[in-house]
Amino acid sequence: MTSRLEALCMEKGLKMTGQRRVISQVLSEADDHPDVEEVHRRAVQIDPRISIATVYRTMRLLEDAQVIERVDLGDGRARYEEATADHHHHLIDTRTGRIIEFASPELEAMKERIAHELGYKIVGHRLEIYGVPLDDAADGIRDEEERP
Amino acid sequence: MTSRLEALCMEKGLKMTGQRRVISQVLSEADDHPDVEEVHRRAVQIDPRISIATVYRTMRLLEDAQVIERVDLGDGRARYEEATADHHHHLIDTRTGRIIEFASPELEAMKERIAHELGYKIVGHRLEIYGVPLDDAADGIRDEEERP
DNA sequence: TCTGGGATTGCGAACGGTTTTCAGTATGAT
DNA sequence: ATCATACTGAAAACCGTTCGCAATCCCAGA
Ligand SMILES: [Mn+2]
Ligand SMILES: [Mn+2]
Ligand SMILES: [Zn+2]
Ligand SMILES: [Zn+2]
Repeated sequence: MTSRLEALCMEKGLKMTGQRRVISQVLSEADDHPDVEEVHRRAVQIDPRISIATVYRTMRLLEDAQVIERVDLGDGRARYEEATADHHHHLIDTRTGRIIEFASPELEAMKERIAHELGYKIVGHRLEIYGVPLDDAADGIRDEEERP
Repeated sequence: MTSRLEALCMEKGLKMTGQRRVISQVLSEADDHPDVEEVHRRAVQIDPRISIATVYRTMRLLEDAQVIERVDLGDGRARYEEATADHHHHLIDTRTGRIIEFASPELEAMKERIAHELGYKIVGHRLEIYGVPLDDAADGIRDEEERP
């Protein structure tokens, strides 16, 4: 069965190899923000003859083709998600690692306004929020030190 | 002459070695966002017997002591600036690499509100804007592809 | 369907930024 | 000044990522 991303790749005229099909499937089924090793782990379960190097190469290919997007969550590695029409940002729960997605047109507008006032046109931006659940914070649960 | 940061370090009770004094001086005099190699380059000009390893160690020490702050501008390396009372963000000119600092209480408030609505208390956040000068953009100067 | 040749793969080595190990040295409390 | 302790330089290890190369695969064209 051909996955959503596989169809997209074919539209873009990318040569479809077995490895790319599997990686496309993995990414199509993912509803989180896996890093390269995680994608590889999932891919190998479908077809064991996929090397990590190929996953790296394919992620870059798909990113360049705008099929997926790279997400930088502040841990040292690149994470990815399917490219979507609607732009959003991430709130990372520093206690659990849970990632909450959010969008804010007001915030985007404000950012746009700020750049314009400085004499700039925005070509890209990055925003992540790190937080802890309000109730946990109220309970006074000790905050283990984490570099966000 | 004892630099601003050196004084701060002594207040915090850090052992003051010759190397730390020099690095503190370099950072006190910097008005940009140097990476570790740049700090080392400047430090060596004051005292050639400072190793890059010590600069790495000292930057981390000063960061942990909240004397300096790490800035992630999206190029692969850590950049630093003196910790200041007033929080700010960075707009990076993707054509020249120039960095413009800005602050926006409204934006901070909005971010705070968003997190609160999601049930979270903010413990950290990151925001960078990448842009090109408005007039350059109007002139239609070709945008060389850069990964921001 | 068969084929040729350029694209892709797996492997391991290389890379760039950063951390660590370890033996020698400097610091600062006494 | 002494001495335990913390710090340093140099080199090796580390970690995520990219690269070089020979072997293999895909698929447009016959
Ligand atoms: Mn997302
Ligand atoms: Mn700054
Ligand atoms: Zn945005
Ligand atoms: Zn802020």
